[in-house]
Amino acid sequence: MTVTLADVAARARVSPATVSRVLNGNYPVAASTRERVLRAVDELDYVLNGPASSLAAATSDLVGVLVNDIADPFFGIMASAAQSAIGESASGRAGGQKLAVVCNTGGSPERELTYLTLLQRQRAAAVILMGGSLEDPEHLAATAGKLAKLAEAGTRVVLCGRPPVPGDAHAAALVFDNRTGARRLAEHLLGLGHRRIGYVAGPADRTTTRHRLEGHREALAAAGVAEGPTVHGPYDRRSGHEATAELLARDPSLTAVVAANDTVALGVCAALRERGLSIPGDVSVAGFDDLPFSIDAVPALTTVRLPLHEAGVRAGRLAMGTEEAPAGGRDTVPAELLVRGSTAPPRG
Amino acid sequence: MTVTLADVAARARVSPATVSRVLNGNYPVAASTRERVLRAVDELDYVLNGPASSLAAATSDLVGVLVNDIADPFFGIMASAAQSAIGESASGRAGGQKLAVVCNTGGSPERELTYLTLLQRQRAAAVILMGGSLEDPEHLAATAGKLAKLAEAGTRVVLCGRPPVPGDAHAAALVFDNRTGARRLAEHLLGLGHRRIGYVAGPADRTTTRHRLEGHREALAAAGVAEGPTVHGPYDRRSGHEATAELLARDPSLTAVVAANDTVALGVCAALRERGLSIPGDVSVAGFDDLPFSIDAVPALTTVRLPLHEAGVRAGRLAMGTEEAPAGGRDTVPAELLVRGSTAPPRG
DNA sequence: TCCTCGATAGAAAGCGCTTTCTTCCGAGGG
DNA sequence: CCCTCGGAAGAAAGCGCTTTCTATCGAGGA
Repeated sequence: MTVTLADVAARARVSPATVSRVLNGNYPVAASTRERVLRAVDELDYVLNGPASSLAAATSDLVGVLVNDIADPFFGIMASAAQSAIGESASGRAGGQKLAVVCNTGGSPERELTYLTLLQRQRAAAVILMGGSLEDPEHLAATAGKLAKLAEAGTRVVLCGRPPVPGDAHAAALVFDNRTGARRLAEHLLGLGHRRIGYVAGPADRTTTRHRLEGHREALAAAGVAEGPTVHGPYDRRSGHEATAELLARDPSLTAVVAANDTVALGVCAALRERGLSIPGDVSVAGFDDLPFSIDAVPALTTVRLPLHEAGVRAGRLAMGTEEAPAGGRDTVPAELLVRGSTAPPRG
Repeated sequence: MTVTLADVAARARVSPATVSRVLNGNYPVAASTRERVLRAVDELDYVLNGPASSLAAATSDLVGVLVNDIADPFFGIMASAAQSAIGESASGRAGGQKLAVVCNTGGSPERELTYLTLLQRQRAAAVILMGGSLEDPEHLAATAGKLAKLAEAGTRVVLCGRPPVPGDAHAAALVFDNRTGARRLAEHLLGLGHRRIGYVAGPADRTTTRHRLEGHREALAAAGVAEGPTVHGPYDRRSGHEATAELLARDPSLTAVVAANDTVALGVCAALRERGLSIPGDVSVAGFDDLPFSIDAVPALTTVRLPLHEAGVRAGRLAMGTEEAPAGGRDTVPAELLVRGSTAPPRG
């Protein structure tokens, strides 16, 4: 029924071992023999049996990329970059064709763990975790344990946009400098003269949320300005929309709103506009991440750019072992303030 | 070193066969025995060897989801929906935990084929192809062949947003009614009084592009209105931005521009605005897909809504066999016109 | 001319699981 | 009281590949 290595071997009049060696290309095979084998493969339309191969070789060509929300371009961009970096470096066994796959955790710790187990089960060659994680100690410990076990089994572990697991030297980590980015953004607003700044934060208990909030507060504290109202919510426009009402209710004299990210900022803008407030005339708005649409917002969004594509590519390379792991196992990815039309001095 | 089924068996004082049966749960095992086995599994922290399991059982728990561009929310939303639908239906063997993975083809036929081969290699349980495909006959034939082979090997094949492969009864297909959607949109514009309508189409040779264009032309033809300038380009904002210049150069008297999708429409709006043209005062703009941000554009984008989430869920269910395949193997997903602020009658 | 060595190719032993075929055991039926 | 029968567990044969260990052959070197 299905064509096996043995069938190919028979047709090429060689042993199965030889066929395997031709296919994996890490053993000297005479050119004429190789030729014959490849022809047989072609004629029989043979496709390697992955499970069998993985079982025998004790490794697979699967690379898992875990993201919090695949429908969010923030992750889409990084995942896409990683996937192409992985697809390109076609080295290693079996033609080096790795199967880079992205798994959507939806931000749920359980699903994250489930996916990690599933990947462990598949003996994945590498795993990339993208985006911030929950800060629940229990979950952190569980994840750390899983990752350690994966690393131990030979799976390369890469963190991208997530702080390194304390006490885990196995994983290479690309850490986004959310704190500095948020600080710069707040400093920009303060520099413009804003003193009453609302903040629509991301979900509580997330590293990304906390770091951005901390950077924001640092700047305020340094300037001796009191912290404005803060509301937490998911990373979507609706959250920004709803939070704005809450923020305004708590402090009607706000002159600026900082959003957890650009998507949220869009919701903030919509809500502001519905109330007849102009941007940045009445209220300045700022986002984070510099997602593609943020430059097309009206007015264009002041935001903090994270080099998502570049980070994704690096994560992919690290996963493939194509790029040297950074010294100390971690490297910081800088955030850059982008001032655009949505922020201006407060109405005098 | 690594814990195997045999280790668990030894610890539970049963045979490997029994452990396997407990884990797969499709054979009578006495409650007390099951208990003992599960405890051993837990104590040893045993994780099933996926490749070995797949090899022996001749099936795997991998479900591949192929998308054209993972960074595009259009695909992200569908993929996310499919993935959660797949994650939820935890029936079948091995706890039924399927590993739903999304693969990014980048719209490249080669990569699409590569991924299909890789999934075939893994003996994937199902494959979902999302989004339009290239209309190149050669590629179409190659894909059809691959899909036939996959289906033959027991892999379920689902098409979502892509026309069914002619003469292929294996695949269930969810077809977006792009043609009708585009026609309605054009009719709307015509109804407002527009007679000079530019069109920024998607990449040539793509089914989605062609169907939308055809619907558009149908409406124009029915109304006896001459077709305006058309420019092709990728599905990104830059394309819309650049195409607008071209469109305006070809016909400076345009009163409306229809874009391939919402993202492109955003680029169109930006370009128009840069030229000092107001929307919809000087030029009306319409998008397609109703991506989340389109309602936050200023003005809000008139567009055609496709139920991406629902379609994704259905695709996931079809892949799991949880949902009955539609009669005739294909089902049409309706498109709904959404009139918002970006379209208005042309200036008098 | 004999022996050694490098380059290839083959034989065969698993890899860790699933599953068919058996075996075993206690409960009823005759 | 013996036999049959059904439920539960074990034995063992692979699943299709990789890889170590061997075998073979022709070319040089002594």
